[in-house]
Amino acid sequence: MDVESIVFPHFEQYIRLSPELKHELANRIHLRTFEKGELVHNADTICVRSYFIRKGLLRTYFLKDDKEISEYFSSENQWVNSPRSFIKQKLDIYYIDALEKTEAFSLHVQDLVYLFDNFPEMERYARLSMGTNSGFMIERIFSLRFTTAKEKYEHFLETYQHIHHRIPLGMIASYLGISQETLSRIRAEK
Amino acid sequence: MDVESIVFPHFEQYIRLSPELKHELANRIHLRTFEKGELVHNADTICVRSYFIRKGLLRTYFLKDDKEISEYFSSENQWVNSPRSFIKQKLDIYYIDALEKTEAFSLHVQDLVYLFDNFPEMERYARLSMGTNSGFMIERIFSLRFTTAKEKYEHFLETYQHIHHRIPLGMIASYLGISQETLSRIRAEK
DNA sequence: GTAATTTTTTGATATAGGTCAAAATTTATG
DNA sequence: CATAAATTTTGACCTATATCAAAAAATTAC
Repeated sequence: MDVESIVFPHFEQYIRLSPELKHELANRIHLRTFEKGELVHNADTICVRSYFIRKGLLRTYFLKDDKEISEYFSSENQWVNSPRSFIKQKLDIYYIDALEKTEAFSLHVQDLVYLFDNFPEMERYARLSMGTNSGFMIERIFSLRFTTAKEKYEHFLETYQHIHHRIPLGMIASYLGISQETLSRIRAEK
Repeated sequence: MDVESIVFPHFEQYIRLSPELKHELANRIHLRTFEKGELVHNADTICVRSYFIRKGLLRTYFLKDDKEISEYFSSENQWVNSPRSFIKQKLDIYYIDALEKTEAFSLHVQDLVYLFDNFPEMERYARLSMGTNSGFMIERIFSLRFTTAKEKYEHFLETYQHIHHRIPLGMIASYLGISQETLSRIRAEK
């Protein structure tokens, strides 16, 4: 299985992986497949696994007035989980489902805790990669506060350069916090 | 100086502080005072210090069409810096100024790097405290996407429970991404 | 491959909140 | 304290985008 060729390079963007750590990672990460439409995580449960996507597309969403609101989308070479649920091991509002058939490497929270406890460089990895993530959130906050619906959509196209065409319009609209009618009109005018 | 009674308890919310680490922290953290209106960080420079506020109120803002837009406010027992500038050691858009006379403990980025390199528990501290922070950003993103101006203001009042009355209206409006006229009307109607 | 379902588009209308301008109030300064 | 400067409030008006409804198009299922 290609933990070595897919997951290791991701870590190595942030830290050096010792042979021991590689060994532990390889033993603890397991490939899993989700069919299109399958639920990867249910908000009824505490999130105990984090998935690193090898191929496919996942959506993190929540329910608001019985409607599905997309929180964000994740694709190849990204970790996905229900953040506050996974970190705090408590319930949270997010569901995750597969917009495409998806293959992902799965890491259990207990294994991650073991790795944090025994490999300080994993703490560093987490700190640094969270920094990358915070950067995205800062940008998103900016985009939500000060831009028109059209600019929000353009920002989305940039942020999701590689995958925007794989995501249905309605889901993009809820991600941006605009109505799908407005988004449809924005698209039409180009 | 009361690094011991102010800063240590903050760290101890997340990690145990060894005597050695306490010693290093105490040696590297220095108290500094800013007068009301004083610039704590200038966007023209790379941010090399992080400040832990002992007393006072700081504002992080940026310029947009020559207007000051408040990004967030920070008060007692919080770290403040220009996040992306401090972490990546490159220029970013944020200025920080003092809305009140402020006393803050200052930690240089080089000292922090030393601490990260020699005390793995500091990496853990950073990881965990960033998690807390991400939680706030997730909430803010929700609030910006799906709520009316009034609800945004109410969310602000919750988030800044202790300090909202110390922040001028115009700065709150730009923080929320609404016009100050609208905010003034919202306040009037209560 | 046709029917059923879901998603997207188009049209008409309503409204929250923006902008501009000026008055009122508060805060800062000599 | 008095005057200047900054901030907040109020009013009039306008526009971007929401909502509701229905048609069109695309996708899914039998």
